[in-house]
Amino acid sequence: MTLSVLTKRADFLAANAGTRNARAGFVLLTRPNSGQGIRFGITVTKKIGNAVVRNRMKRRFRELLRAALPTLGLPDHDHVLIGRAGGIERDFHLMAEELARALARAREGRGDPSGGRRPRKGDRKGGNRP
RNA sequence: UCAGGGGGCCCGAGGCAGCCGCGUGCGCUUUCGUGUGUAAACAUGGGGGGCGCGAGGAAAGUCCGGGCUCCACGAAACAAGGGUGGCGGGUAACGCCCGCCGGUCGCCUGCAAGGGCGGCAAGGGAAAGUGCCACAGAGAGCAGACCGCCGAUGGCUCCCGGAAACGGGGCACAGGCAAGGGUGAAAGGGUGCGGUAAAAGCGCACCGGGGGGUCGGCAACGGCAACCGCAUGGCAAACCCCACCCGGAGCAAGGCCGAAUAGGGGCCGCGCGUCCCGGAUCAUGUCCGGGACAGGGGAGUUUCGCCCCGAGCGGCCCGGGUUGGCUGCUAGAGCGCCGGAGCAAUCCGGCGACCAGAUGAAUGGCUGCCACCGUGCGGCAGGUCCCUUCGGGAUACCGUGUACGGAGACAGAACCCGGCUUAUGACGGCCCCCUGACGUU
Repeated sequence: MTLSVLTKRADFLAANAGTRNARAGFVLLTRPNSGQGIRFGITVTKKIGNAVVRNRMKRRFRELLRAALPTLGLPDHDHVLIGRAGGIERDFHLMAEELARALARAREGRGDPSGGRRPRKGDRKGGNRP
């Protein structure tokens, strides 16, 4: 099983409808991709900081995912990490632990409650696979 | 020479090791897949492993100048619009850089005239024209008279002397003046002497200024002597005038490749009921839009009612779009070293190396040690000080060991160069100016 990178905007938009697990440094989105293998993508918006800050965050996220996904990743799922302001220079080992827990929750099909604030319209069933 | 302060330029943008990774180029390897082939083998894709290279001085802002690409265009000139603005040099070019000139500010030197050093500034034209110069002030562009000065000359129904002529004094009416005060960013040359009733380039000397001459300089400009009594203040970053420069858009430029699906156009074959209205057309109609009737179909059948269809279908060809891929794409007005020319910017010659090409965007992640700063502890070696019994003790300075804490900037190539501007922490190196101390003359 090899890792591949998401490059299409449509894939990112689709992942937005998947299971959502938020941590201090990042938000993990997972969504089945019907047999495409383990794929991942990273989103860091301009709100986080300038290009230097954003690129460094992406590099560290890539390293986290490269270490975790082969053993802890969900097979045939897309994984998208969204950077949060709390993730700037957050301790690397701490974030590795948080990522492991978030992946475990996603594996159980559980995400954060969507709440009335940001409705996700029924796509929640995407995480309810056997 | 040292210390402190200010300014400018250059280098560098922590180092090493271990483990795990990323991008790219080139070899190697493979009982792997696919294609061609009788085979050998070749091509291509995948796996494994090796070697080389892999962010910046600003990669930033996108403010100028170019290369390159496409578009437009006979050439050139003019007009419009925009830009630049002392002179010379450098450059592919520039609004950039270097040198110089003039201006201005500060410091030093000198009796002075002058000279030296450093800094600053978009520095063509104000007798081509137009416009503006607030407030204050008497007066601000045909200059002007508030306070003031004078009142020689003329005047006075003033005072004294005198017979008178007149003399002396007074007044400040006419009038004269612009020195001094005052206003202002700016008041129409400055200082001094003469002169005068008081004054004034009214006269003179020096300084400043002017146009012409002459000498020097490639030039900006400078020197000199004579002449002119001074004859037109500032703003051109207000319009404007003069000289010179400029076609536009940008790598999302531009070129190439091609699938599925949907849609467009053309041709051919078959098919396409009648009538009416409108549109388009010079006109015809197998043109376009709408309507009525006939016709066909649907709900099991028939009648009535309702709904739908009422012109396409098939084949071939063509061009375009979306997404995607390839290319442009990195060897260059480049880099390093040496030599030469030049005050310098820069240029010339020789030698050498190949030095990022990503595209949801590589150039990294983690750990340890060292290096920088601060604090505490140990006193381990040295220095210093104390007691002095070969030894012991203290230690604020320096080395060093250790523990804890801190700092580690600005910032990430996106077609490529030359500049400018802006942002930037620590340590270095060089230069200039100012201040202080010491030493020498």
